[in-house]
Amino acid sequence: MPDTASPAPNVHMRYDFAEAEPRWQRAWAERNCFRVADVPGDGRPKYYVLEMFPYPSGKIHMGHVRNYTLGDVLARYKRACGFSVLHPMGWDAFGLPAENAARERGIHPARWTYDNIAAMRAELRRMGLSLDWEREFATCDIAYYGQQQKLFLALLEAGLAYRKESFVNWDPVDGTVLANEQVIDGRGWRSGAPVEKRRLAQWFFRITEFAPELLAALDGLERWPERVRTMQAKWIGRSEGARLSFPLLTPADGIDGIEVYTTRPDTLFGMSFLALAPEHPLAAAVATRDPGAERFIAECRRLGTSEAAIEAAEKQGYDTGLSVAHPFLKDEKFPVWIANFVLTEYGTGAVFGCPAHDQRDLEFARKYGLPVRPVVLPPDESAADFSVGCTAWVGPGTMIHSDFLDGLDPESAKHRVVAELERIGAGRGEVNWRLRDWGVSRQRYWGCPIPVIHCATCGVVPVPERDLPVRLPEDVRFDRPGNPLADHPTWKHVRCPACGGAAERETDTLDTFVDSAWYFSRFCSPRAADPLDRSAVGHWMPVDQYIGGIEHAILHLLYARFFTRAMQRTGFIGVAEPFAGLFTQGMVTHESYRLADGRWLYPEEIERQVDGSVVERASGAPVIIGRIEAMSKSRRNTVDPGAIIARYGADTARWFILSDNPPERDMEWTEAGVAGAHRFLQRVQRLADSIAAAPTGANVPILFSRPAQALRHRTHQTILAVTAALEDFAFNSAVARLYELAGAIGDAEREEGEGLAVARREAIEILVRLAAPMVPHLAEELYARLHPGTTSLVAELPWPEADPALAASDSVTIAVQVGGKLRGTIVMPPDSPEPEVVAAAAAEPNVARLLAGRRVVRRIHVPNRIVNFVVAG
RNA sequence: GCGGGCGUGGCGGAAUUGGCAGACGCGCCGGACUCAAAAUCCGGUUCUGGCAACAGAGUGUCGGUUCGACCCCGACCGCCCGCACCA
Repeated sequence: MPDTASPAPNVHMRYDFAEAEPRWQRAWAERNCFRVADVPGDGRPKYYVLEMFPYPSGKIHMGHVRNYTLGDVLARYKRACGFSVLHPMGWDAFGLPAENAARERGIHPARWTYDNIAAMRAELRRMGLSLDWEREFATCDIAYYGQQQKLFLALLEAGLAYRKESFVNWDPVDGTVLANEQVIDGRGWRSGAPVEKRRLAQWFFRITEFAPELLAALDGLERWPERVRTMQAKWIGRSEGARLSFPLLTPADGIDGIEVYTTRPDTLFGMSFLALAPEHPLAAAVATRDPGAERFIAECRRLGTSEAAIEAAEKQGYDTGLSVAHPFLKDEKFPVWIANFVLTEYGTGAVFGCPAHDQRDLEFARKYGLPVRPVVLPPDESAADFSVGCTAWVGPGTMIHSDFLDGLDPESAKHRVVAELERIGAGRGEVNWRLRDWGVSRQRYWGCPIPVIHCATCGVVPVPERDLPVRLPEDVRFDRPGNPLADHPTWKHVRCPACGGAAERETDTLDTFVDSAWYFSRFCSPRAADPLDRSAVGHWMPVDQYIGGIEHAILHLLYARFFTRAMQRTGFIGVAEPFAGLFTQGMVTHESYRLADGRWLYPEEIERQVDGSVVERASGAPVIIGRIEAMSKSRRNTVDPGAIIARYGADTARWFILSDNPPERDMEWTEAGVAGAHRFLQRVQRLADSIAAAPTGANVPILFSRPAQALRHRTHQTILAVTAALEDFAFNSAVARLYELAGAIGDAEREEGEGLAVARREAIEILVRLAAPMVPHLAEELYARLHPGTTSLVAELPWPEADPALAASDSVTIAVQVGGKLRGTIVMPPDSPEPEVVAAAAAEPNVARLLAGRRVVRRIHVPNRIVNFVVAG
C-alpha cells in the first residue's frame, strides 16, 4: 500500500478541478457575487456586458465557449475594477428547429425547447460564468412574448407596424416568408432552398422610416468594428438622384405616365429607352392583352430575380410597343421595354436607359439594337470622334449633346437638370434607400403570435390590453404542412373586440429576429409587468459591451438598432442606440479528417502515429488530413466542450481559448494547445502550493535583496501590462504576461536573498488575482490555499493595483545604432541626461570600434530608447 | 465589379503605433532526473557564414519618405470576408 498519511506541508496537494470547480461555483452562488438590482442604489458606476444569447439547440459548442468566456473575463474584470456589472443570460428560444423536431419526432416544440434549455444551462453553469442567473428568461416564455405583443401594438399604433400586400420571398422548403436580409445568394438562410416570389398580405415594420438616422448614427458608434459599420451603411444604401415622370404617348390601361428614379439625371439627354420591372403595374397591364409579354413576365418570375443574378448575366427584354415622351427632347419618343434586370423593389421599378453611361443599359441596347448616344465627353477626348464601344463611360467629363447642360461637368449638370425638372413640374430631386421595410410575418407555430384580430366589418383590430397576452395553443398538430395555428380547430375563431361579430385571429407569428431585437433591454428588468421598466433601462442601457459573431453584422444588429429607436419613439426607453460597444469574435476552427472513401471522422475517432500520419482509431485505416475550417457537424470537425471540460476542467478550456490568439480572429482548436494550457495551470498550482508551504518569516523585511527586488518589479509591471491588455481585449497578450510572471517566480526559486520568500508570495498572489477573470476557479482555490482560513473570495476582491515605485524601472536598455544599424546596447538609469547616454553609447566596445576613424555628422537621441550615430560617407 | 480586412520563423502570434523584429505559447532539438518511460525541470531554436566575438540578409513584391520603416506614402501580387443587375 502506498503511504496514505496526510501530506506533509511541502508535498503538493493535487488540484482536483472536477471537485473544486463546482464547489467554487456554489460559493459564488451562495454569496450572490454576480447579482445586481434592477435599479441599484449603491452609486457604483454601471457596466453592462452582454454576449449574444444562444439558440437552445441542446448542446453548447466551442463558439459558445469562446463567446461566453470573452464576456466573462470582461465582466469579472470590470467587477473587480469597481463597476456594478450586469451580466445576464437567456435563450433565443422560438424558431423552426423546434417545429422540425415536432414533425420528425413527435415531441412538442415547447417540451423540446425547455429540455434543451435545461441541458445547455447545465453546461453553461459548468463553465463558471459570472452570470446573474436570476435574470434568465427564454423568449418563448409567455412572460416574455406577452410583453413583446404589447410592444407590437405600440408600434402598430405609432404607424411603425403595418400590413400590406406585397411580393415576398417565399421559402418553399420551410414553407414561410423570409425578409430580404434572410435571403442569401437567392436562397433561404436556413433551408438553403431557392427562394420564390409570391404575393401575400404581410406584416411589416417601418424600418425605412429610420433609414436616415440608422445611417447617420453609425458614425457615433466608435466602439464598433469598422467592418460592421460599413456593412450596415452599404445595406442601408443611401443614394441621391431624381424622380421624374415620362408621359405615355398613348395612355393605356388607365396609366398615363411612368415614374423613374435615377442617380444620373445628368445623362437624361442620352436616353435611349425606358425599361420596366416585370412586376411593374404597367407591365402587368400590358400582359393582359399581349400573350408575348405575359410569357416573358412568367419566365422572369420563374427564374426569380436573385436566381437570375446568378444564372443569367444576360439581359433580356420585351418591347411593349408603347412609347414615352421626353421632358426636354420634345420631338422624340422612346420605346418602353420590360426588362429582367430592372428591380421592382428599388426606386420606382422603372428606369430610363442611357446606354452610353451605364454598363447594364449598354449591354441591353447592344442586344436589342437600341441607339447609344454619348452625353459625357471623357477628358482628353474630342466630341468629333468619341464613341462608346462595349464599355460604358461612367467617369468624369464634360456634357455634350445635352442642350442647356452642354459644357457642364456631370456633378453640376445633375443640379442644373433637377432644378429644371422641378421648374417644369416633370420631376424632383430625391434621396433613395436600398433598405426595405422589415417583413415580420411568419407562417409558423413556434413564434410570438401577432396580437390582432381580423374582422370582416371592422378590419384589423388590435387585441385589447385586457385580452393580452395572446397565448399559443398547446394542442397543435404537426402532421400536415403549413401553419398549425391556421389549422387549429378553435384557436383563431374569436369575437371582434370592436363589433362583437365573428372574427379571426391573425395566425402569423413574428420573425424570431423580433424576439432578439429587444431582449437586451428586457434583461434590465426581466420580471417587470410592463415590457420595460423605465428606471431600470434608464440605469443600465445601453449595453456597454456586446460580444458575438460577425455573422450578425447586418440582420440582428440592424434590427436591434431599429427596434430600440422604435421603442424610444413609443416611450419605452430613453436611448436610441442599444450597443455602445460591439466586439465580433472569430470562429473556432479545427482540422478535418476523412477516410479514402470520403467519410468524415470526428477528432476523437482518429489517432496520430509517431511519424505524424493519422489513422482511424478503430480500423487503422489511413486518414487524410483536410483543411482547417470552422467547426461544423457536416465535416465532423467539432470538439464537444462538455467532453473537454470533463477531461481538463472549465478553467483549462477558458485559458486555452483565450491564450491562443487575438479574439477577433479565427482560432484553431488543437489537442496540443489544450494540453499545454492544462500543463501551465498545473504548474501555477504547484508554484502556489510550494509557496503556501514555505515560511515567510514574521515580518516584512526592511531590505529586499537584488533578486527579491527584481521579482517585485516584475510583479508590479505585470499588473500594469495585464490591466492594459484586458482593457484592450488583448487577452492573448495578458496570458503571455502571466506566463512570464510564472517563469520569473520559478526562476526566483533557485535564487537566494533577503525578502525573496515575501516577494514570491506577493508575486504568486498577484498572479492568481490577475488570472482570476480567465481561470476563476483555480484562482479561488489557490487564493484560499495561500490564505488558510480566509473568508474572502477573489470574485469579491478589488483589482490589484501596481505600486508605481516598484513598477518603475531602475534601469533601461538603450539600443545604439551606427548609421541606422544596431551595433550594441547600453544599460542606463532611466531618463539619464543626453550627454551621459551619448558618451556611454560611444564607449560601448563594438560601437567604439565602428566609430573609430569615422566622422559622426549627427547624433540622434530618443530618451530611454535609442542612440543613433549618423556617420559621414 | 464595388466595399472592408489581412500578409511577420515550422505553427499561433508579439512589437508601448516611426526607435533592440520575432515577447509568450505550440512544435522540434539537446540535457538533467529515471533501470526505463511518463511527468517535471534546465538549455537551444529566423536564415547564411563563423568555435566564437561578430558580420550579412530578413516582416508578400517593387519603389519612395526618414538618422531610423512590420509601422507612413505610391504601385503591384496573394488570401479572407461582405455586397452585388440598387438605375
